[in-house]
Amino acid sequence: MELASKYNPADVEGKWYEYWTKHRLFHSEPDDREPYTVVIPPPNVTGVLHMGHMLNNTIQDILVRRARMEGKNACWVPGTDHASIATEAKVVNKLAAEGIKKTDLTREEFLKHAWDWTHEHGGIILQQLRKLGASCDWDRTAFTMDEKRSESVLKVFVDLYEKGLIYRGVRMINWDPKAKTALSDEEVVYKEEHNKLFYLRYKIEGEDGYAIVATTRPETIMGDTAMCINPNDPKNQHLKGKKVIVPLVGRVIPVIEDDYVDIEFGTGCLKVTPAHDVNDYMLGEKYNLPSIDIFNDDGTLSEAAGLYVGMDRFEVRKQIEKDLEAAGLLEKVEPYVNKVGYSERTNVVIEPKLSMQWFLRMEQLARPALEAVMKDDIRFYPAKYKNTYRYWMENIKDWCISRQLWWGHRIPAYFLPEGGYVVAETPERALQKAIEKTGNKSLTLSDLRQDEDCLDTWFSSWLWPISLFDGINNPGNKEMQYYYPTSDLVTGPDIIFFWVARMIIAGYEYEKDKPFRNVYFTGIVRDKLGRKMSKSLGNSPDPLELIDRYGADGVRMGMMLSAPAGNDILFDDALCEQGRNFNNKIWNAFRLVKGWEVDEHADQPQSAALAVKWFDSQVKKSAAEVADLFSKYRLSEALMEIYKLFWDEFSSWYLEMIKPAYGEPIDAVTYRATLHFFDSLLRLLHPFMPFITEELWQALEPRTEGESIMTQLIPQGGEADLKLLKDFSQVKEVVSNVRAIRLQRNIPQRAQLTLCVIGQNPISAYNPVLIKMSSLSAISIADEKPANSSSFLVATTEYAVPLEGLIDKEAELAKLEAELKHKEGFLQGVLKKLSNEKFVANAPEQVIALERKKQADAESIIRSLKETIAALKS
RNA sequence: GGGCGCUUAGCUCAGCUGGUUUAGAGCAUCUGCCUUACAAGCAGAGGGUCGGGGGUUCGAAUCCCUCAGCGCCCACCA
Repeated sequence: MELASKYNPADVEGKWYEYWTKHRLFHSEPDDREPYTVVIPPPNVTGVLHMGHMLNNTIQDILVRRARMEGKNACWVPGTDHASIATEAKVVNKLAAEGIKKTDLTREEFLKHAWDWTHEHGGIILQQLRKLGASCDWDRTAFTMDEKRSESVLKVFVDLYEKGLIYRGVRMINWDPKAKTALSDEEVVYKEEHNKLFYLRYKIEGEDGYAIVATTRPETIMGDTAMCINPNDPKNQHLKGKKVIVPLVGRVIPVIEDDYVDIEFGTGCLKVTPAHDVNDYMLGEKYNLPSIDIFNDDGTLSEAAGLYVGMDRFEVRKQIEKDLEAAGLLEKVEPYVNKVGYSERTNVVIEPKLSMQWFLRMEQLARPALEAVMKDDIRFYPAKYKNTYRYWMENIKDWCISRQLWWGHRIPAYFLPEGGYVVAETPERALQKAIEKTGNKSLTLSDLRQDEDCLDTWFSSWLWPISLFDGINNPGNKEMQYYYPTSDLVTGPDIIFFWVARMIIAGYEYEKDKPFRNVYFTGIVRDKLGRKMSKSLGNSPDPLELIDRYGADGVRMGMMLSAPAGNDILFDDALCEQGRNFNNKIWNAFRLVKGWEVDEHADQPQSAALAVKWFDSQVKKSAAEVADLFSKYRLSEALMEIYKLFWDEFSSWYLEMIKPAYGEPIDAVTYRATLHFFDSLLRLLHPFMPFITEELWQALEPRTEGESIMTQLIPQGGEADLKLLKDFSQVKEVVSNVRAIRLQRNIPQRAQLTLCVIGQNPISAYNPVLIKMSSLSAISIADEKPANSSSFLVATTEYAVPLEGLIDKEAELAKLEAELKHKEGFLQGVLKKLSNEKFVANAPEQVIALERKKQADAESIIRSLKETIAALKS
């Protein structure tokens, strides 16, 4: 077989992905195996793959492939999210570039553009996931706005409405003046900013003096309807019962008293603008103050403001500062640091606004969901996110679910001509309800006016684990019974509230059961300097380019090398290089093994027989270790375990032990054992590196069409012979020492050396291996060290290599002295412990026995070292 | 303002229900090798006293306190 000395992923990855899909190996149907289910966190339908997706989906694929190889019926359901506000913003921008304004279009026209855009760009990301090797069941690909998912959403809305959990009302909400929609609290991100604190003069009515008010938002004074002081504030007692005049505006407003006001802040006087501040709203409600909404939906000043009408809020802030100054109503301006809320999507400053919206009552719904996580019915990895989750759930607020957008699920509420509304899944059903409600049988569909708003994106994705199996429309169906609850959810902690918590809530409300058993939180992918990846920094590699360069397997390995759950990963191309190098290592080991000529009649050399026995145990031990690590979701460590098993144990030791001399054939027994080991190693590795493992597994032995490594069983591990493993680690140590001596003395590999064991040889059974691995001519046993030899210690046994003239006394002495010094120091520590009466009295017997053994061993070694040194010096 | 987490070799991380021969891994570094599987490699070596200080204990990287630095989450102080 002619194989290049370097592995070329480009030649094989596409081929095998096609093979897997052609044979529908990712497809799952309920059967009598144990199910293993993962639902993908649906990426935005028009998004493109970034490093975060790479990490997240690599982890999912590893878990899914592993489960499949554990004999489970693995089902990974892919799909995309319509991403209401994000997609709508993209479409608006695209139209703007063509000179079309959203406001010039009807809802239907706009949606046509949006769907066109979705069909054009939608699903690109799912194609990209294939490059990564993602073993999703593509037959099940879903979209949060496809028919089934849409039906589910409407059905749930109606249901929650009928349960009295959804209500419509005027509340203070977060308004995004760019997207012109309400947002949920979670969609607001607060950023610290350096701003100004303005001290404004409010003239006291009927007096000469002023009351000074400190505010960061002077542009809202047109909405002031009161001033508030703390009744216990000594410095503002004189303002009690007075009225003050709003600067520039001239409106007379009362001074009210409430201990909400912080005496220490500013002057202790607070301007109250009920329409534009959450706290002021609360005061307004409490004291029955008028509320003046001075802003238009786009953040410009409205007619109601009276002044600056039509100007943008930030322009007004600048202008009003000048005008106040000119009017002598600005006492002073101080620099001030505060937090300002921004829209997560459009990155504009949020305007608190009183608005009619739809809300979902959360408190009652949250209860079982909180409990499930607290008692580990759902497990979080890492567990620290339980705290975060608990705090949010315990303080949960009603969820504003309506959005003033067109791209999304339109709220199924229908207003009646005579006022009021009905809520129903379909217009027809709504008409029925309307007639029932009003008794007016002459009502027709055209009399009903459906609510213009649509639902928050997350109001569809919170149903994802259920709606993917059509559990809302078709409760208790076969697939739900089989696949639900799903097994693992892999996602970022940034959407723990947006998505994870709400899915859990929906799960308990609609299925009376958790949506998933485990949640694996990934970290953020950063660059190697720890900075977030961003377009402006240009530090975000293109995943597809990385795959071109290193192969999907190489990139997957690079990502996984350092990614414990919850930890950010500092991504560096060098990691992918390591992955690529590993591919190459595997490839070349394969070339070696498959390059041998097999002699069916040759006897198995003793060293090979021992090696096979040892490596068999080694694989069992490692496989068990890997299984254990997987059970703890310690995937990086599992990968490292396999990496070392393949590179160090298999390639560097095992293969070298059994390798026949150049041109010689290998005996059949060893050869078959080796193929079997190779097979095990490929299977262990397959979840991490699906492509190369398939390529080599297929070439390892004849396979039939449709067979694949991905449906083989993972090596389960088992009882390893620990004594054997321990002995071998000593063998390896002896070999290393002999090699080191060769290196130090510049003794060629081929020069024959003898190894002399002083006293008993605890590993004599493995002499054939020892001889082969260190190119020794013989091993002898002696009571005394031969003269002119270099010696070393392994465990408590001393070994010597006679060097006849090659000995460098100085170097040898130095080495021995260093060894002696170290041992003496060590012994001192041990003696110190043992001479401590309290230690002997308190420590457990085992610990004391161990210390005694340490002492005895050290003493004997020291004695021997001293003798050697003396002999060398004489 | 609350809460959580982190600080162990040059880098990225294990170890932390206290005691397994005076701290482990991978990468990087250094030395010697192009030895017919692999220079994207082989063989070997060096490198930390576990952020600082204090305490508990026979014994602490591991438990407690404290200081410093870093990160994240939550929160209506204008």
